[in-house]
Amino acid sequence: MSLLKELEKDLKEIVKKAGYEVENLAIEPSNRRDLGEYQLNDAMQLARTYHENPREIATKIVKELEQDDRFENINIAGPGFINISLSEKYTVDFLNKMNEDLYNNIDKRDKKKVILDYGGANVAKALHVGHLRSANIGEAIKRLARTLGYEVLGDAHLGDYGRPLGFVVLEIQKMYPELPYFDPSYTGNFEELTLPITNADLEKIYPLASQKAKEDETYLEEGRQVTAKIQNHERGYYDLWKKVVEISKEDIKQVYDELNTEFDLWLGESDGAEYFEELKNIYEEKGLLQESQGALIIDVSEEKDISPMPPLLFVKSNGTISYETTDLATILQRKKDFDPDEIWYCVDNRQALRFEQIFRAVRKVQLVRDDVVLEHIGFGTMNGKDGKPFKTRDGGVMSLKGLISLVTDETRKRINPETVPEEEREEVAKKVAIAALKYADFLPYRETDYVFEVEKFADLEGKTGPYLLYSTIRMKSLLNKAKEIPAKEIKKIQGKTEKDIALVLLELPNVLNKALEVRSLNDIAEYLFNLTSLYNKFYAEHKIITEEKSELRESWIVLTNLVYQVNSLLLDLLGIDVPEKM
RNA sequence: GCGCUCGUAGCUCAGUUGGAUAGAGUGUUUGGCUACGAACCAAAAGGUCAGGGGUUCGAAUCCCUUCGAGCGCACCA
Repeated sequence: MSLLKELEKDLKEIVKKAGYEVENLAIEPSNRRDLGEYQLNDAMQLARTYHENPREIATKIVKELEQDDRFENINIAGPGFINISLSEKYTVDFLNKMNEDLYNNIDKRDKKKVILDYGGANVAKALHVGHLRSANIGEAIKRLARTLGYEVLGDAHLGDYGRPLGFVVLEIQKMYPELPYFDPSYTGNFEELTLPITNADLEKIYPLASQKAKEDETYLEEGRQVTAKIQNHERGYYDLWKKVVEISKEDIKQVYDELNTEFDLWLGESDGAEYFEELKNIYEEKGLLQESQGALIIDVSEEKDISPMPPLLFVKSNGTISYETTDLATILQRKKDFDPDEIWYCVDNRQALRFEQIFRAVRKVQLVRDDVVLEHIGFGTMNGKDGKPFKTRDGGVMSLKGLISLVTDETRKRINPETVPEEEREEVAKKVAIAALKYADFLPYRETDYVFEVEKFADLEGKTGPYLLYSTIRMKSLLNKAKEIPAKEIKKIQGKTEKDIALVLLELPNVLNKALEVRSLNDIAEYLFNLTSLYNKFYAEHKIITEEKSELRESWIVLTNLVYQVNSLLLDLLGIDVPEKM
């Protein structure tokens, strides 16, 4: 258990001794630091339930608090705010314990198996800036949940199914009709063939084919047929489709690698779709499939609905299955293969209604046990300056690769030639660029639509990823130089800045808990900046290594180590790599 | 039309389970490298929390209302 939680538990007992029961007692940093380090606001709330004067309640609590030597400078202000500060001895003790075992100061949760569906990559289609959020948030939530004790499987859930892929295969057929995939008499092994097509080609074929389909009825019909052939596993077409997926996946993997996004499962919509027949039977048996305008639908409306709930489209009027249906089938597949306790979807907020429909459909037939949590972790859209989803100047979408290289152009200019050998500069520039991108993306609250500006991501000073990297690297550099100096523990906390750092460190477990609860990383991003900038202030105030009083010198080195450890932990949690030098 | 989300400093965003004097970065102005790494630190200026009403000891936060913005509302995944 974290020291903070222990403290909160003890405070609850203290309040109880004073004669009152509180459900959740949270010790919060005061916004009136002139009055105390922490504030307890419970007296005002207790006043309501106990029908007593809040100041009198506060007085009774304070009397008990004064018996505890961990607290000092206890006072009551205004209608009943209780202000307390932590004694130096307690602060020093807790910092040393934290330094000994950082992990022990994090509150673990009961183990749970979670499947996290994020990324949103589509086969044969370049990742664009809109894919950044799902990858960043999903990956960080995965790491955070694991740190707090969950077992999490990240699934890329590739968009590898449906008509677009049919068109791509059709277009390949038009371009290379001589390929053995289209030769019914070919008896060889398709897997051994190499395609004359690269991922870059695929990214051109995709828009070309969908454009043709829009304009040309015959082409559209041909595409439908090819799609059906793929879905029916027809020899040749199915094999070519597999090849296309393979080529594309390699490229997608490479981009995700750069973003430090690592999936445990690289399954796709097509893997779920294999369970379609079984799924259909389940719904059919319960008589939930209705025919409507040539399609099969499931009514998912409920009486409590205040607005019309459209039905879930199960099979489209042309006989193909919809996106919602593959998702249902995927849930069935996940239950069979992994039997998770929860399934989380890290997908754009605009799909909220779809997920509501899907989740309702699941409950109707208990596709998973009722206690299995299904959650849509929606996030805001990246808009352009006009407030509409971001487009480049020529109206297209900006590719993720393009964005990464754009920011790398900026970071490359700033790499310190004296500390980074030439052969490592490119790699370092990229790491710094990724840090800039990821951190800028984490800062706004998850559900906020935010304005996408290249300048924002290319910003390298102030509250940015590079600031955090720079500062963390500087700490490490200092620790390296201080290696010869014996520094085991903190002996003294004397200045205000040091005390401030200590208080922020104490808050760590609460920040992690809250971040997981609301499934947003902005608190962690904010926390990292607070801690780091406080440390930088401290760094500017003192010459640590050359400090003459050994007691202070040692304390400061250990404090540096502690901040360095926390920064490393949190940056890793956000999926941000720290280079050795920059 | 119905529903969801939102409107906070010039700009980009925090703060929204009700707490004290609403914060950060950036931009502007100014000061600090013979220094453990200046991608840093310090300081100043900058606000009708969209407008109005209500609830209460207390409202950026909750309720009502007006105005404004974005998104969604079965055959694109």
